[in-house]
Amino acid sequence: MATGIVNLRTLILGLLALKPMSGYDVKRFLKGLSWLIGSPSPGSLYPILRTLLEDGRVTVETIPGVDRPPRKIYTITEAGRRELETWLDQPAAAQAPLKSFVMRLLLSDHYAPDVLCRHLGHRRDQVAAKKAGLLTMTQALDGNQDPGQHMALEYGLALASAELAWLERTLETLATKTGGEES
Amino acid sequence: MATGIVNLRTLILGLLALKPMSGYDVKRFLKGLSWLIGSPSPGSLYPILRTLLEDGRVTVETIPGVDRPPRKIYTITEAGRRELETWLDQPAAAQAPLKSFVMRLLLSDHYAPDVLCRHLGHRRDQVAAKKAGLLTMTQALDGNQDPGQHMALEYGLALASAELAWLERTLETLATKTGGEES
DNA sequence: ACACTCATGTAAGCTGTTACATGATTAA
DNA sequence: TTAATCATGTAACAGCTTACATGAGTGT
Repeated sequence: MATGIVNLRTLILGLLALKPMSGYDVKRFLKGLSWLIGSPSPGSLYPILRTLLEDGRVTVETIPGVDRPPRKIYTITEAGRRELETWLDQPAAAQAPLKSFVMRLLLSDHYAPDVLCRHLGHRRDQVAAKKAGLLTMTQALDGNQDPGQHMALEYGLALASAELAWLERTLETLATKTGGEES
Repeated sequence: MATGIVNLRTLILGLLALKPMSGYDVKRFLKGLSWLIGSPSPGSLYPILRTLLEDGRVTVETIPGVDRPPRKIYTITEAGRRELETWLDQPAAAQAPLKSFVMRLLLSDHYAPDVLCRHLGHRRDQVAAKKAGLLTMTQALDGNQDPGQHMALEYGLALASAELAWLERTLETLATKTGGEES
């Protein structure tokens, strides 16, 4: 079955949905966001662009550069947008890497705002579950064992709490902005 | 050159340094910590145990179980401890996954406390750099662009700030506990 | 002369996963 | 009898990286 078509492919497709770009442009864009999601190596980037083209998700236009190498500008197609929306419609898997959620943050505001809200809500539930799990673990090993484990759990808890707080804050501001008052 | 021998192998070796275990024990232990680092599939776990054995990092003792399958208990060797310490001595790479740092938290308190401090300090520097980078990015795109990017950056900033705060808090408590007062 | 940015790509390999295979014991 | 836990393992493949290859222009 395979998670199949997942990560880099979708990310690249998503960036091409923002605006048409060359492979090099994609590389630079992601390099700028490398603190958030890390940029792919050319060894994965270019092959992915080729498969996207073969699958009809993008079209190419080669622009012969004056005084510089020719650039191949990729533009997303209707089929490409459908693939992207299919991916955006399904919530991120529970153990999916952080990157997977950040990608949804980056891309989902181009579609209906409720898509973004759903992702935020889903993530909130996941992080809440994670926090609860970590709390259980902490109590389970209580005073009994090695400090390394304890410290690791505390660390995880601190991060989960902060993330949860941000998610709830953001959801609230979104609710007041779009929904207005409903009481 | 390759990062080579890195992740799962070292993690498993590290757990065997805590106490001798069977492959199944390792699996269960990591399943318990799955909220923090995620547990490996058997398809990677068992082959790694075999290579650790072939490399002389562990020894095996097969215990024929009464009424249950025989268990193969792996015990770390001196060579194994050396490999582990070599890994613990080098700081985590800047773009290394969170897991890599959590592993150091889990394992480093078995060695001198200054090893733990070095790792915490190093991580603090990395996260501080990340936070600074994200701030720069935020200012760079200022009022100009799409809200998705802005939101993703805010999210990254919130997480980085929380992590930095935890690291500094923890370093302080460690300093007062071990070093005492130095003024 | 040397190195760096622009711009594309390929080949080989590492790491890890999914899915399968085996087999015995215990609980519903 | 059906499933789950205990316990070990293999085969095939997905996904990504490192390192290389090419080639022009630009800066020091």
